[in-house]
Amino acid sequence: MEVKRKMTKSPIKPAEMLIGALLRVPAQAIHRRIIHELNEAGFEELRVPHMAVLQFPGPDGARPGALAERAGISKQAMNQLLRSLESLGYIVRSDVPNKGRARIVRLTRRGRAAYAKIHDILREIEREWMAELGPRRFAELKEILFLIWQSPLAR
Amino acid sequence: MEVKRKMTKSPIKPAEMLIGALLRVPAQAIHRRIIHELNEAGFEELRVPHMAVLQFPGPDGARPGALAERAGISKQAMNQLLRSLESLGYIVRSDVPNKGRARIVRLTRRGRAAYAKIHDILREIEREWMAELGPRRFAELKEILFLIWQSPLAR
DNA sequence: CTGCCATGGTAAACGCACTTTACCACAAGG
DNA sequence: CCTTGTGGTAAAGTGCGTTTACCATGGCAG
Repeated sequence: MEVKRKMTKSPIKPAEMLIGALLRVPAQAIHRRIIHELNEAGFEELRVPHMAVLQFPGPDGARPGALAERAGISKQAMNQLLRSLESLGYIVRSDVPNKGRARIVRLTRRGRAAYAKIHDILREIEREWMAELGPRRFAELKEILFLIWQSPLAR
Repeated sequence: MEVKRKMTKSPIKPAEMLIGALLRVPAQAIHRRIIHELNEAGFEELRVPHMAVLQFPGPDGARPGALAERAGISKQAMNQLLRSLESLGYIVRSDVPNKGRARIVRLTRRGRAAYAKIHDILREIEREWMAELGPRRFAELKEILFLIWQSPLAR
């Protein structure tokens, strides 16, 4: 069944809103939109789990284990994702000489195209938000979020 | 395997950061923390998927179908969650007389306790963020996020 | 009244993706 | 050597969401 999404249009007061919902809802909206537009732009094979790899700052040059760590999943799960993305032609995994079994992930041309597309989508979203909020408030938002990002609170 | 999480401490410049990552990372951090502290506070059975039900504004008084819709999952998936939560003693589903097959979800005492605990955790998180950012910037953050929430951009 | 359909809910089967458990390869250090 | 740490892989098991299908009630057209 295709899931329809409709939000409750209930009269919610600002005072009731906690930071959890305030962050979660727009973050999810962005996530869904990225996947949707990515699929429409010709990257149809990319599914939700793949996003764990393509997330900022991207997998290029990284080790599988490191990618697993920052995505918060096991190395094995990451490995499955990487195998999938490799068979789809988005990445390659190459050996690193004189480094034991170490491997390194590289984006292919197609992989770079997909990653660039995500960037484009986000830029467009930023444009829309800026139009909604005004440049000043939007800049403030990013600034404050960046402070949180840097702090240990985001861990 | 227990998944360890460690963030890259790479020197990232604010200019590179797009709103996607800026929102996602703290939102995920909050989500993980809620589940973790909920489990520690004696609600050990609650798992990630259950959060789709306990999410703001909570399930009390709502129909299963409506809950499914706002969680973005199918009615069947929501039903499984509700059955699980019912068998764990967090909710009950009662019939609504003269309303067809309609059912209504009610939090039990334990369910209300869990929901209140989530509220407490979020309040504590807000306290910490306010200490980090200062009351003024924190209020600004919530205000701006609330504007986005109200706009169609969050859909 | 009665047959049809819209609405809301449920059940079973399937499939994907993650974890668990286990193992392999190489390097460094005693 | 043998051990330990690091990095990666493989296979089995499982949890959870979708797909497919069906059931129950109420409204409504004829």
